[in-house]
Amino acid sequence: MQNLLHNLNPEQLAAVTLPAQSALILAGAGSGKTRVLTTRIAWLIQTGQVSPSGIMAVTFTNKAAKEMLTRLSAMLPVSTRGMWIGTFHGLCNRFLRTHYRDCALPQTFQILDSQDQLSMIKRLLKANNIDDEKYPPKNLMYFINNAKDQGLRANRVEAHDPIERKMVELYELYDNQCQREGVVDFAELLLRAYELLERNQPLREHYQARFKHILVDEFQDTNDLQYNLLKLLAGHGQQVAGALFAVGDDDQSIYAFRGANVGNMSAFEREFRVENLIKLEQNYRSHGHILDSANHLIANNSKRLGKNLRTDAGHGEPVRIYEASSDLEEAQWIIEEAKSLMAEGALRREIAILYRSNAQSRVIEHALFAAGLPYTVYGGQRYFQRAEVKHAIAYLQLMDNPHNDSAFLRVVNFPTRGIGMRSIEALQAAAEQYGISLYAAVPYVAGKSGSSLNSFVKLVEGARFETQQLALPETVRLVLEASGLLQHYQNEKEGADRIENLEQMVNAATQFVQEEGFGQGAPAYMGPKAQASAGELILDGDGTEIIDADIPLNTIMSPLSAFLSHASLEAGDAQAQAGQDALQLMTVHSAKGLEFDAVFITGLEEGLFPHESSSREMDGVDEERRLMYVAITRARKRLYMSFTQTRMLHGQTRYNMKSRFFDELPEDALKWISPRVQSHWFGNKKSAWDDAKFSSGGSDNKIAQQIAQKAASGGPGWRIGESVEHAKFGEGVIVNIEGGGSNARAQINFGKAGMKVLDLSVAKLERVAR
DNA sequence: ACTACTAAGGTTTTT
DNA sequence: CCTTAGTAGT
Repeated sequence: MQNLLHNLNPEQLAAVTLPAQSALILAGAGSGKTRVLTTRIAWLIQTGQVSPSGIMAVTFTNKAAKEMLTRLSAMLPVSTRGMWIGTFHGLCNRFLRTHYRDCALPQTFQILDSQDQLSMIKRLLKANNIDDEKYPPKNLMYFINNAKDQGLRANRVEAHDPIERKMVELYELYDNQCQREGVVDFAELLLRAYELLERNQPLREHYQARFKHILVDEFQDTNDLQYNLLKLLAGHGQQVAGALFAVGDDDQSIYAFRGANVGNMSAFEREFRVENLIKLEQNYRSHGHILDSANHLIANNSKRLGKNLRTDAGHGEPVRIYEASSDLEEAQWIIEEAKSLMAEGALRREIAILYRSNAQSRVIEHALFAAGLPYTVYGGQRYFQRAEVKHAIAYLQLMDNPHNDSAFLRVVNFPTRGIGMRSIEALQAAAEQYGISLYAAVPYVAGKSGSSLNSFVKLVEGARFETQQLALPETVRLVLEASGLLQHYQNEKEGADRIENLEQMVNAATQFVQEEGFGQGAPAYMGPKAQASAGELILDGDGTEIIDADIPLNTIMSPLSAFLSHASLEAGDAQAQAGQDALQLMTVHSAKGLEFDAVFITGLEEGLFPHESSSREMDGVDEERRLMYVAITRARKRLYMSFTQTRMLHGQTRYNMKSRFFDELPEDALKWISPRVQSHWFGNKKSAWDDAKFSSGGSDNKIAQQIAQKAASGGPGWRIGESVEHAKFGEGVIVNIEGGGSNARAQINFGKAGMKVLDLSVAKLERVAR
């Protein structure tokens, strides 16, 4: 145990060894929160305070869960089996699989990803003759998910207008349809679990008694439903209450837009009467200037729980700031700078290029490609989301649960087998009439299309029959062949990649079978009847049996069902990641939780970062600031920030002001490495990698020339793109100039004060040198 | 059934 | 500007 706790700093040690009570750990960026979390679990078990089965640890991503398991098994001699460690969704899935009867789900219920959910909603609208102009499918999806994330069923959602009333109606129809098909969306996994626990007292009490310690990672990202679920599991307000150990950082709350509620932190503190609040403020990641910048910036947010990071590392390098004339030039500068970093010995994978929105990556990618630098863009298509993989999955889904209409529609005519729109419409009509799934409706469709449909059904049935005795990887292989998918892509000219992805699925299945204990030597799945004897049985007063969900998944689920939920719940990063040494490109959001030696934060312009849509939302800019805080704290040794005067967005050149966040950084931690006083349109070709060597003079770029020409018609001296100061509106950028001479009017973007059109002969404008 | 065109929409994202 | 989805034409 000694070596378990050594090397912890006093705050970490205090957190790890807290008594079994509710605790809130405010863990700053780079303060070792995963370490605290895992060491606490190990400590609890090693000191005999709890057995592994009394532990539940919840994360948001599979990656975090995996990381925790890995570290834990390195620390502990005992098996991590029996512990509930996973994502909210993963754990709820496990729970619902075990108690599928009690929550009225088929044993083979399947999980819709967002794609499936959206297409299902589109289908629903069509089937009910709803105008999708009036009710955009995306809005409806957002509406439904939002309600579910708040724990609200259709009958409890308040409608304020006719539109909403209709949406509530559609929400209900949607849920019914899901129920008929035996599918659940992501939010539903949590809501079902919550409802089951709430409704079923013996079950609730069983789990409350079981989980002595519930540990939650990234608590600031929990939504209302997740918090309520935790409350229920921890037995909040009960005699037998588990200890809820929440770790989070309110300054890194960047997911409000998808329902996360930072308020849960203070709610938790209040409702659980938290006496143990520990702040981890010692940062082990970044050098001083970087950390100062982060602290200084985030101090501009109100409503903080309060925290200031410190480091023992020295000041280190200053934060370098660069002003580019265009997004292209910004990209060019990044490349030069990255090259010189690498010349100094920096590893490519230790250099990250961050941006606020994905659209920004293109210009950078182009430049990187032209320069011949290897790079990886994160957050692209996930493995299990690729069309060809989804097709194969759909066949497997139909074999496991033929009532999944989404799966049916996806592959009924893919590869094409002569089942066109007319056949489908006839089928949908029949399904509608009898209130059954498309698959079940096939026998009711007569005629020619009926026979093609019949052969499709035979194909699925045949595959199901033939794979009964096969192991999962062989099942997958057979389906790839029997479905005709492999054949189909072989005939396609660009099909090689797709075939490779399909082949990869067999590997994914093999790996899954091994990792999840479906391999040889594992207890065989013996069907629903056998499962009662597999786990411990508890009988309540009514004689209802409660099976503890501790029994391994492989005894309650067929390998196929398990693999299918795996495919829905895990994007398949393991399949996608090649992991060679390359520059790392990603959004700031996806950089959360990562760290790099050198970080570029790009596009720091008003309207982009902070994003313009943030100003419309309540506390929107605060969230953008937290996002900036996350970005800054990713860097260990080197931090660069850049902004540009012109940027192509949606096909139009935009003239943005530099981000307000620059005003919120400590001057003495910064180094402006581009000329600050300069007419940027004429002159100054910058040699970016050498801070001192800035010469004026040089060639204009094309954009500058165009703009200069366009601006020639403007008033004396004023140019598009120029920064100006107005007594009332403050600093702004001239976006456009109309008319000429004394009639000249300028459209000026004043950022915070908005867009104004001013008469140049009247308005008092000052030139701003920057 | 497949190709070719047109229209719309374009923060952030995991499960 | 550029991608994607949906539709019209062959």
